[in-house]
Amino acid sequence: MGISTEQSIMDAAEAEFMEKGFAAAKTTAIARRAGVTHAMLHYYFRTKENLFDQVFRKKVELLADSIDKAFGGEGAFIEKMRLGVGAHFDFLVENPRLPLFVLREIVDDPERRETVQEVLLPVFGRVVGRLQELFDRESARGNIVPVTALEIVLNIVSMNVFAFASLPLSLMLAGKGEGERAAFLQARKEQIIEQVLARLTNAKGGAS
Amino acid sequence: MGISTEQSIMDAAEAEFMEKGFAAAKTTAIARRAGVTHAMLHYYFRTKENLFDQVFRKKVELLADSIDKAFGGEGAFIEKMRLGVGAHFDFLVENPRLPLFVLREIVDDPERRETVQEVLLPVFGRVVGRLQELFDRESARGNIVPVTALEIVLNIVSMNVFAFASLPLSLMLAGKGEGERAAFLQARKEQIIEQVLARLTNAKGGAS
DNA sequence: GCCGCGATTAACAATGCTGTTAAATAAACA
DNA sequence: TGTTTATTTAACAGCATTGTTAATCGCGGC
Repeated sequence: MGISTEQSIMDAAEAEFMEKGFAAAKTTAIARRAGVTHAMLHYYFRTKENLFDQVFRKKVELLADSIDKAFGGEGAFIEKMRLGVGAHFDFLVENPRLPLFVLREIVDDPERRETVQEVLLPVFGRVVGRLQELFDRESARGNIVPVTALEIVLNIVSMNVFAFASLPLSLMLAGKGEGERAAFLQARKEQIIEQVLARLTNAKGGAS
Repeated sequence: MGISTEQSIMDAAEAEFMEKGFAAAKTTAIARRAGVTHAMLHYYFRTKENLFDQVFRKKVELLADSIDKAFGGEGAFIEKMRLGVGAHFDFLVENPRLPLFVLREIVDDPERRETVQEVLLPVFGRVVGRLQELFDRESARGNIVPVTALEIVLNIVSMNVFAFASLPLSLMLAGKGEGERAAFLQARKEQIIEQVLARLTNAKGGAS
């Protein structure tokens, strides 16, 4: 019974690396957290790098999956966008630090960009491509303003990710306590959806 | 001639802490970078904590200043917003890692929130308050849709900050090389301004 | 029972990191 | 000049961290 040693190390490593990042995480802390001697960590994974790489790839795959699922739904256009933004937001409720974790590590070590290139970019590219088709069709029908899908995706991801990254600060600023965390986030989610839809359905506000 | 030992340690510490964060930064690396023995670091600043606190406060003050200046301008409403978003963006061109640095450190160590509470929040609160008055006035005149200033500021800061945090990834995604970095950023800046103005001048797209 | 083998442990090595200290040097000043 | 004070250096202490290794344990197959 209980999970295997290897798995418990993996779990602990995920938690530790996500909290601290590669450079600040300690293998001793991971071993302690997993409840095993740190020699076991080296027995199963040989090096810190090695262990990290496996965690990193797993997380990049998870991130790619979330993007794929969030914007893969069906339904009428506006409702589809609303659901997509919301689904992405909800994914972040469960994985609040994941995007910044990935961003940080590819800045710290350009070598890790290979993993991103292999796993994340194809999915991202496909999603953006599909959305672009959709936007083109809808704008041809006069339902929305013409936009590039990439900018819209960046807008969505920016606001969603930053909502979690800045949560402690935002709560302070809004004068809310920890207890109002969930409510604040739900309100923020609606704001972000409104902001995204506003850009798509905007009548004036051009650069004229 | 040349700058003082103390100053060169400070400069090196700023660079090192901004790149790595408190936990991953090493005082030995800071000393090496400053071109002094690491004993000097302890002579002038006694502890790593101490040195970090001074750097951190300085950076929080810089951040507060940038917010204050960006949205303190005059002029007609729409133009004022346009300039404000742009000014904030341009500040980030010079200090691309500053916001995430501050966010990270207040997550890692809640004790550092005191500094933020003292320095950043008052400025932030004042700016949001001023903008709220402005929005109320303009929406009463029918020039813009009614909005809360906090949500607009969060939208702006989200997109601006994330533009820099995600730059390596965005460039990969857009298929651009390092050489097109500056051009990509300028284009992104215009997109963000459009996105913000769209929300303010939006006619439809409500939650109905 | 015992053999083989993966899993586990404890101890160790090497290096790195933060911080201290005593002595040497330079600067200020009377 | 001599005296005092600030700065700098080199060496060291103590502990943490990554990684290795040899011995031991436990367990299924024969």
